This record gives sequence, C-alpha cells and structure tokens, in this order.
Amino acid sequence: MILEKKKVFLQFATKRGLRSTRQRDLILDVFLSSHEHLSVEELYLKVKASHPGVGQATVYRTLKLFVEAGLAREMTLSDGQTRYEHLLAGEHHDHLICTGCGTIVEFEDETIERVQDEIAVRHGYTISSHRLELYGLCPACKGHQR
Amino acid sequence: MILEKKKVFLQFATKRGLRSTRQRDLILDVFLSSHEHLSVEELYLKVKASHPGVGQATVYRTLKLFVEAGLAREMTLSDGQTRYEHLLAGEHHDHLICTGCGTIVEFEDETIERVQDEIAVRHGYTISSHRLELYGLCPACKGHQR
DNA sequence: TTTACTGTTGATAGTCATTTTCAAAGGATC
DNA sequence: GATCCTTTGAAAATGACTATCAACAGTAAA
Ligand SMILES: [Mn+2]
Ligand SMILES: [Mn+2]
Ligand SMILES: [Zn+2]
Ligand SMILES: [Zn+2]
Repeated sequence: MILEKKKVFLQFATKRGLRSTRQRDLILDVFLSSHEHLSVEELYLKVKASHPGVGQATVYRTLKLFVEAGLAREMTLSDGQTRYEHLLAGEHHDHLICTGCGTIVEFEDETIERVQDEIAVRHGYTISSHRLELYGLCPACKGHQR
Repeated sequence: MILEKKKVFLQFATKRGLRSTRQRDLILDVFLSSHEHLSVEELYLKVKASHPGVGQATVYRTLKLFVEAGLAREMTLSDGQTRYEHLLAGEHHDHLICTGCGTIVEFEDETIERVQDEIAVRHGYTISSHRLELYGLCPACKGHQR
C-alpha cells in the first residue's frame, strides 16, 4: 500500500521531470505513515521532529505535489486549515465528523452516489466531483454532554 | 418574502436589544434584494455603490447578525471566501455548482437526507447538520468546452 | 428637547494561513 | 568536476477576516 503510493509519486516525478530530493522523500514518508486527516501545520511539526531543518514552505509545496500526483486529497473543514488525506486517483469516500472531538469516520454509499448523478442529469450537469460531510456528535461525545 | 425576513430581523433585534441603524437597514435591503450566494466583498461593493461611507467591518458584522437572526446561512466554497445566502431557520437545500462559470443550482433530495441519517445511526452519531456540494459543468459550459 | 448612557460605526492595526520572493544549496547531465 | 537549472528555507508579502478604539448616534429618562 505504502510502496504503491511511493511508486505513484515516483512515476509522477519522472513524468514531470522533478528532481529527487531528501525533503520530498521525507515528507512523503511522514505523510504515508499517518492515516489521519492532517493539517499542513501538523504534518510540518511531525517532519520537523526528526529533521528540524525542513522549511514550512517546502511542506506546503510538497503536499500540493502529492495531490497532483494523485495520491492525496486536499480537504477543507470549517476550521480554516487545509488538510490532506491519502486518496489514490479513482478512490472516493465521504466524511462523518464529530463536532465534539473532531473524530472522522469515512464512508461510502452507493445510493447517495447514484441519486447525486440523477440530480445532476436532471439539471443537465456533468459531475466531476462532490463533497459530502455529515456533522454531529459521536457516541462518546454524546455521553459527555449529558 | 422580503417583508417576512425583515420582520424576522426586527424581532431578533428587539429580543437582543439591538439598536436600529441606517447601516443595518441598508445592508439588509441590499442582501435581500439579491438572490445569489454573495461573498462579503461582493455585498460590500453593492452597499458602497449607493452609500460610500459604509465600512467593510460593518458589513462583516451585520452579515453575522443575519445568520444569528436565522435569515441567512454562511457558506464556504473552495475559493477561500465566505459567502452568505438567504435561508430561514428550518429551511435547507444543497448545491450543484458549475466549475466553469460558477452557476449554482439549489436542490433538495429526501432520499439522500434519509440515507445520511441511516449512515449516522449506523455509526452511532447524531447529525446536527450536513453539507453536500456537487461540482461539474453546466449545460452552457459543456457546450463551450468542445 | 436636552442629557446621559451605551451600543454602533469606520479606520486602522492585528492575526493567521498560505503564497511569493530570492539568494544559496544541491540534483542531473555531460 | 563544470554547468545548468530546480529546489529549498527564511523572510516578506498577501488576503480574508477580526479586534481595537475614538467618534458617532440611538434611546430613554429628565
Ligand atoms: Mn477521509
Ligand atoms: Mn443556496
Ligand atoms: Zn466526538
Ligand atoms: Zn457553467
């Protein structure tokens, strides 16, 4: 899985004529070793922990490359920070997000996907992507509240 | 329709002990006279066109009041600007957005809403809100492209 | 009305995430 | 190794939004 994504990036880098650098290899390793939905700042801190010299701008730049390479997706929740998650081109899922603790559950639902297409067709649109986020309290947070 | 929303704001203002000001009346008029999904900047420009003295900060502040009053909804697309649209408390709709020209179609679908609830229940979550955006090309833009 | 109180406004400074700039560093090819 | 040109990191710049604060303006009592 991780190796597959490394290969995807390598192929992308080759096709684009990108040079191989320590920084990009490192950032890719850190990114692939985490399965959360990390903000740039969070990723930068993880990177800096082992390699203090790496600059924040490089992390910003490199994450954008991962998206272009087709191994990551950029997502914006309502906290004003851009987050990145693993996602190979062609894969897809939506999010169920706890407003209490931030826990994210990923899901896919073919009924919803199908109805979305029907709606688009009805209006003459051709859908290229979509975004569905459900916000609410997770079981744990529901307990705390009362 | 417009009168109803003005009344909603008036009641909110009364309940909250807000003073009646020229600026808020004006911004409310401009907001209600447009049925688009306007950014704060766009609204500010419309306001400034007839009343150049009004400050940007006042527009920001007033739009937040409209949301609190229950007659507007704040929305964030991917362009990094907050937009506001008409929405009375209790109403709801989702968006179909053209990536070519920005045209927005509003829709509601009870099947999707129902399945969303099922998904939430399955994971033990209690949903408080959601956000669904479909991105693609509208009929007009599909024509242009080819 | 005036007065006195206090909410509101607009200009400006501040914040925060992200982007740009640019000189120095470092891959790649010969 | 020499050359070329991409990449990097620090710092400045940007852009949306928020906080600050003195001047202003509703409001309600006098
Ligand atoms: Mn995810
Ligand atoms: Mn809408
Ligand atoms: Zn939770
Ligand atoms: Zn279009």
